[in-house]
Amino acid sequence: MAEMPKAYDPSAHEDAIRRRWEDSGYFTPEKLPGKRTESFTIVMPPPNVTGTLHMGHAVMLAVEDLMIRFERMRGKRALWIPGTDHAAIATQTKVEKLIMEKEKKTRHDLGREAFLKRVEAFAAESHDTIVNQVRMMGSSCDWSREAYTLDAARGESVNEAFQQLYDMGLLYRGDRVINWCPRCASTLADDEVEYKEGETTLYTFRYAKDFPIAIATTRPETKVGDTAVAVNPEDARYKKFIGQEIRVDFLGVPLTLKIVGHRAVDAGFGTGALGVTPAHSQVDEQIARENDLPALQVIGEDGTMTALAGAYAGLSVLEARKRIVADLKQVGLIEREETVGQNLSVCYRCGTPVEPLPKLQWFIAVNTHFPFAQSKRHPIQGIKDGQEVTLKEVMSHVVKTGQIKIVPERFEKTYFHWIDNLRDWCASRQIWFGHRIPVWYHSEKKGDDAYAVGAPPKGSGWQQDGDTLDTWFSSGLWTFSTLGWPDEKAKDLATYHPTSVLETGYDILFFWIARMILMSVALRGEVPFKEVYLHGLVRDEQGRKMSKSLGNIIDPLDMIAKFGTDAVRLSLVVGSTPGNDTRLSEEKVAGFRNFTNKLWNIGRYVLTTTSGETPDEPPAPKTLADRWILSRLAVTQEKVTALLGTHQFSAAGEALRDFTWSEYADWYLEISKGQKQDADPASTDAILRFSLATLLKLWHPFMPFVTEMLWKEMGEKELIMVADWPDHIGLEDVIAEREMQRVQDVVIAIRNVRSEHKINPKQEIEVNLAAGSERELFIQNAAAVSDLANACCVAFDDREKKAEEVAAVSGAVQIYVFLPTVGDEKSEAKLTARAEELERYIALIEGKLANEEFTGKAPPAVIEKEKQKRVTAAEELDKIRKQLG
RNA sequence: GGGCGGCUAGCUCAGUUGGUUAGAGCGUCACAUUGACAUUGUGAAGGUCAGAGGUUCGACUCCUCUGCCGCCCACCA
Repeated sequence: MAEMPKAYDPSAHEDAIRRRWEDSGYFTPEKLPGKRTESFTIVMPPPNVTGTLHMGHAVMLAVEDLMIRFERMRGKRALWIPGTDHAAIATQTKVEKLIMEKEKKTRHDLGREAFLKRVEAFAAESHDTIVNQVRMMGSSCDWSREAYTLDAARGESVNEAFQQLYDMGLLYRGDRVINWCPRCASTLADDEVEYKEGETTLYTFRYAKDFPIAIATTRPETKVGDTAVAVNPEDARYKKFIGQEIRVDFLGVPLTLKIVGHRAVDAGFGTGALGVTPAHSQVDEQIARENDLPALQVIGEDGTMTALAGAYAGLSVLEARKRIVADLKQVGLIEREETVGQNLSVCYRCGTPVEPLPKLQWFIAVNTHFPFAQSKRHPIQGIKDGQEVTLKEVMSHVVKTGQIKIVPERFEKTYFHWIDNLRDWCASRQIWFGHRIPVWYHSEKKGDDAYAVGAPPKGSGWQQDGDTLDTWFSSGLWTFSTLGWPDEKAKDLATYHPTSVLETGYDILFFWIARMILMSVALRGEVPFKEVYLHGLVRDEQGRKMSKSLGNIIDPLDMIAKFGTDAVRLSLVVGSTPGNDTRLSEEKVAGFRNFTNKLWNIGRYVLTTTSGETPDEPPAPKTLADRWILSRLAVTQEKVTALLGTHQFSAAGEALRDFTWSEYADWYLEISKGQKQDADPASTDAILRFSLATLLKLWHPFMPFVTEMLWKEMGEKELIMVADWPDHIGLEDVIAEREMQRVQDVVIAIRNVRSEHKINPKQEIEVNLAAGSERELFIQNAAAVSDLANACCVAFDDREKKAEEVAAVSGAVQIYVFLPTVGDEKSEAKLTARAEELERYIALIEGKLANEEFTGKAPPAVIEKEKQKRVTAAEELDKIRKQLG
């Protein structure tokens, strides 16, 4: 055995351990030892190739690796697929910015091809950084299956998905008002729009002097595109106008305005009448569609007024607003001006105000019925093959019926709410970086013949769509595009899909998780995953979001360099619960560094002071302390396994830490020092080694490096990452509960002595023995106490005599006897009162005590209902009686 | 406007079917220190579980209302 330094130095070992793992090939499930029949699959949420990893990624990696290592040790075919996301708009914008800063050029200056080359070079560099960071975290993912949302294989999946959705009638091309970013020159999905609080002026005006209704608007410039005025159908003021059509000359622009009634109009806002601009507002478009009104596009893609805007054509939106307001004032049509609060829609990328525009785009239809194509292998329960459904219905159904479980559960509500309000998903983007839309247009043909979907058609005159697909289109396919789809015969697809758990931050529940569910149910007829585990966001010490501008970013790599990977992983897992944000500070990581070192020193002590083999099975306990620690180990093992199985990672870590530190290290290791002198050293060694080995295995998923290191120090040849997860240690049967209780009583008693008398373990003390039952208890426990005698100190009143007795029983060298003072009067009185209350309660529900005699409160019906609770009340009473003696 | 979450020790947070005396880490204070570990050990102090009602034999836990903080969705022309 190599010499073990006093303090664990992670940086000295982690590289070598990482290499051993990767060289072993065990990250690839097919290469794992033993026969494995059950799969456990996680697809890694692919980080964007826009830069480097942050703490959010570190949480994701720590949690996913924890699950994967746990399941791998439990004998499953554990597969974790790594990958990266091209993040279309995000990456393109970033590169555009870089080029603008350095070379003062736009993407149009470079041209599509040259620009894309630049983006790809940037993405490749970013990819390498990310992969390196993922490896640093100790992630045991299968690199041989690494994927990228924009690589060739994923391109095939995307094209196939597009084609299939189109054939199913779920993908259509439509002219609709979309969110347009004039700066990015692209559409934005509804959830890519952000809102900025601000103030604006609300103008009340009339289209013309004789127009019967005044209109309130914050966007006068769009009014040249109005085709109707909408009022609430219940509004007494305007009811009589509904149905009329009025022609006006609005500042030189001729308008035909129909007065319509619509429930969406709030009679209390402004004048209670809304100028309907079908081309530049989604709500207005809705009103227009219901009333069959025409749409006039008065704002162009470049953010300037179109020819339809009459005299205002060519002006920017803001210019036009100024001019129109000025002109209206001049002719006296403005009736009021007031400042109102407003939520301005802006592009989530560049902050430019979003301009709603009508545009030809590709949409995924979520409300259209289609015959559901069921998966043969993993059919969705509750839907028949060929049944007419909408995507929305299925997306909702799979979560409602528990076929996909979301942890924490409360996010299911949020999910349903989102689904309910979901509109058709605009999937095309006017940017260059991304999957090009697989549609070809013919310049001369017309109607349905003018375009072809899928493979490039034969013949000349065809040109591919210049747009690309929303990045979520390709990442929506992620669970199966990484497993060989569209090749239905792909072995991976059959073995690993549906995946087991999808672990990610709650912030992309809609963006990504919902899209994966959509794609998987539509294209495969099965769920993409059985469970969704959502972790919280990592914030700084003060609870702020980490951001560059605040300068409060904690870089995972810095923390790893400073405290070691194990400490970083622990600090992200322990002390945080699913779906809740956590605060991270250096002190916290330092605390876990201390624990890593503690474990190292536990290992160091055991390895340097014991000899012999490490038993595979729990050794037979020789002393009560042995039985105590082994049974505590058994209980801990069971608890940790159960908690990990239900994704309660923090609780599992805490339980393990408490046992490791407060019981195994602080007590058993101390006891063992004395025990090895007096009792059987070989037996004690065996128990020390067995417990250590078990602990290392239990800790491995949390802190893979230090456990792997110590495992090797223990002389094990095979890696701990493929060791069998500790199973039922089975000592609960051996150890009578009463006996266990006795040992624990003694341990607690000794703690009390030490605290009361402020003694060193080796100091001799004298204490008077308390009366009665306590004395009996002590004598019963004499043998147990003697086991601990060398580590602790015990005293009796007539200590010489009792010491002899005890020494005779235990063979211990020195016995100082003591009995702890337990049970203060106050708590005993409380317990007695509680017992009485319970007795009366049980009598009541058994009918032995009349209502009035009890409290006079509970009506008979309630008592009937409460009878079933009798058992728990009786149990509690039983416990209290025991305690009171 | 609609929805969700949080409010528990000085700080950060646990508390999974309502049940004895509400827990941990850090911090604070006291004591210890030839020890596998000072990246240590033993203890202590510290809580009307945001507030008010209600249900119950019993509420941190379930219901209603209120207050403050945060988040999400929609969006008002």
